[in-house]
Amino acid sequence: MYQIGEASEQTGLTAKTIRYYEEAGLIPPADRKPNGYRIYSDEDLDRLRFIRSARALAFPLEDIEEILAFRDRGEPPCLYVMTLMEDQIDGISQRIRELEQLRAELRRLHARGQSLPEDVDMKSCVCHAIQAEA
Amino acid sequence: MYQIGEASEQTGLTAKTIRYYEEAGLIPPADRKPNGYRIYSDEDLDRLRFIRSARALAFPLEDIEEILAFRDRGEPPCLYVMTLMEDQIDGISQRIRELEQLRAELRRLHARGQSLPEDVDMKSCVCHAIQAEA
DNA sequence: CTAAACCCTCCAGTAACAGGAAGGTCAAGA
DNA sequence: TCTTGACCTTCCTGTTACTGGAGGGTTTAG
Repeated sequence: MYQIGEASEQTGLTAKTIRYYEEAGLIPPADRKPNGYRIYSDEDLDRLRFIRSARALAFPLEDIEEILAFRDRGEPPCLYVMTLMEDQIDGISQRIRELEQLRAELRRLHARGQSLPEDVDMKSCVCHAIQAEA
Repeated sequence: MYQIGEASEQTGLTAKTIRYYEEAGLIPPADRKPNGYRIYSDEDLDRLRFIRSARALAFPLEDIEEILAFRDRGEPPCLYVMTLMEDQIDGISQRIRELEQLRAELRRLHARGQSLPEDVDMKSCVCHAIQAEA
């Protein structure tokens, strides 16, 4: 059995985060020592490690909660997880495309700004270029 | 002079957002009609349009506030904006790299999940693959 | 006179925590 | 014995850039 500090070390999550997961309902309320300190079993740590891994893959806590609910019901969440992963991949691809467009736009503007003189009258600076993008 | 609804139409920002920008200090407190309704001049709309354009380039409001402060002081913000753009481009590139790594990892896991049978005993499902990534 | 379309302020919620205040607990050392 | 430091606790606030909604005033058309 581990105190929250040890659990933190073992899982790579901060104590704050572990408490937050409890409050958010991702893990059941931890058992307490007589003095009120939370204690965690190896099984608890496994659950926390799973959450950490899924978070590292950018799954929202809501999805992770769903997955864990499958497990808590004794059902294999695999099929569900596979579709979540597909959605996740699609969402990330979409986000990458958006960011690439944004970057291209920014590079274009930056190049334009390079070619303009520093204009004290503010008639032809890159700021106007931004404004003109509307 | 325009009411906030017209300003919204003209700028593509919602009325809510315009009020929020006022509260956040990005635009000065709007003049009011005797009945308390906000009124906006063409100059105000220009400022709002600038904010919208900069937001479309994903500049945080804080940066935009800085840029506008330059303008309000009568200084050309161009050099400052150029460095902000460079930072922005670097940040976006960084984010893209992170997302690409994430996607690659997800694809790897997804492929592994494809090759596993649906396992009622939950001994060999993709969820364990996730857990093993820790 | 009323209904629709405006506008106002204020409050809550979003995602996933982090920071910090104020205080209880426990083991080791002077 | 006392104290110091490292733990732990709860509770509250702040983060980003808004959005939604409650509850209410104003104006215009029919």
